[in-house]
Amino acid sequence: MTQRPQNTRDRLTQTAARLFQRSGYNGVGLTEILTEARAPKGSLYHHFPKGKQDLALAAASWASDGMRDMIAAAFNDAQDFRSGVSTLCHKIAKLFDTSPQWETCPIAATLFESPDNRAFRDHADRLYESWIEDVRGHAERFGVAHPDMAADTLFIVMQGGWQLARARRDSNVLRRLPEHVPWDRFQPRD
Amino acid sequence: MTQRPQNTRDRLTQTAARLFQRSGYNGVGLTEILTEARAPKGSLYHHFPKGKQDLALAAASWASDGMRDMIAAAFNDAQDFRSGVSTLCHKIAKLFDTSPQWETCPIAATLFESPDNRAFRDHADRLYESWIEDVRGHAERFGVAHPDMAADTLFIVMQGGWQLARARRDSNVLRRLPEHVPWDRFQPRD
DNA sequence: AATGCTCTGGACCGATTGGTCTAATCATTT
DNA sequence: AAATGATTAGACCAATCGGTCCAGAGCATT
Repeated sequence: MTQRPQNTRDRLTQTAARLFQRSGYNGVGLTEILTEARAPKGSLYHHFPKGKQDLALAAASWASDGMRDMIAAAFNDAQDFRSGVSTLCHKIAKLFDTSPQWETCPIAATLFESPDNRAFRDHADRLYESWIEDVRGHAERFGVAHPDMAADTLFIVMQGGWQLARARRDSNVLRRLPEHVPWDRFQPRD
Repeated sequence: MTQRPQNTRDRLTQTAARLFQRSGYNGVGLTEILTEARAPKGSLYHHFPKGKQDLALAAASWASDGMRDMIAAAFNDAQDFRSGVSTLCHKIAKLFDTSPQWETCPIAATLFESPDNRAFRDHADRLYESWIEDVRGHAERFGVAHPDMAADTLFIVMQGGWQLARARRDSNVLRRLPEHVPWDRFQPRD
């Protein structure tokens, strides 16, 4: 995690990402973002001509990159797919403990609120699929039986697990997530 | 689903539930709710003295009751736990196809946005746990191996599955949800 | 030094936000 | 019919919303 980026654009993006994740797209005003990022309104509309919407897209992309880094870190060091999943779950649990335990999935919080906004929806879809694609790649590399399904399963239990952890205020829900996965279906073959 | 309830209070509650689910708590203004519910502002603050917050709690409870009805309907007619889960997944998929496919889990959309609001969080927790409790009851009734865990698993895959279905705009994700469940862990015993 | 660009600073805007308040109306009981 | 409490109706409010606009600061290249 970077701290205090000099660049105004990055400072805006990252501040927005954090605040959107906390309170949702509609729950954060530009004033709050600008205050926390120590930037005037002119800078925002210079770097993001379409204002809040552009900012949200950039913020979501940045948050998504962070998640993809975590995925890569978890699976690159892993011996097999299953231990990669376990590592990822523990990383996410740690993240959950560190951050205020109110936060939604950053993508969902930022892009899943405006019903009419097709651009948001498409962008969210693309970001999520990039996560799944990454995981599928690792699944294939480790030779699991149904890599597509394995990647979907991981996404599903991650999203649902985060939600349950949030409701229960208990990061152990995330650590125990591998227990909810049907591993026999993914037994390495070939 | 009820249509056009006479009672002003119910009309407000149900309209609010629908709109909150569509755009989130912060994404809907009182004006919009009042217009759609054909009620003046005075009525709102008569029935819900604390205004929008009271309304949100009531709306979430109402939506939660709807979900509990679906759970009951799915498991009461079922032969075993697994077929109950399957029925529930198909019901949810149908719901997904019927409604505009932007919607979040009604509880999350309504109550998971304000970071400082403890009442919202506690209420969401209670509603979610009531779903899980219901499912656990059915799991026990059918004699599955680890009813607690089975109920948690179902909640997790439902939440995560809904999210993935929404990103992909594909209700089949929900129909195929049982494939992501480790059934061998829940084999009936005793 | 002068020019031309990017970027910052912030005043200002109309629209909308959630909320308050009071008068009128309704329904019910006496 | 009179009285009473519940409910409706909507004008009104300060605060905040996202967005526009332009003057000037900073910093290169001439």
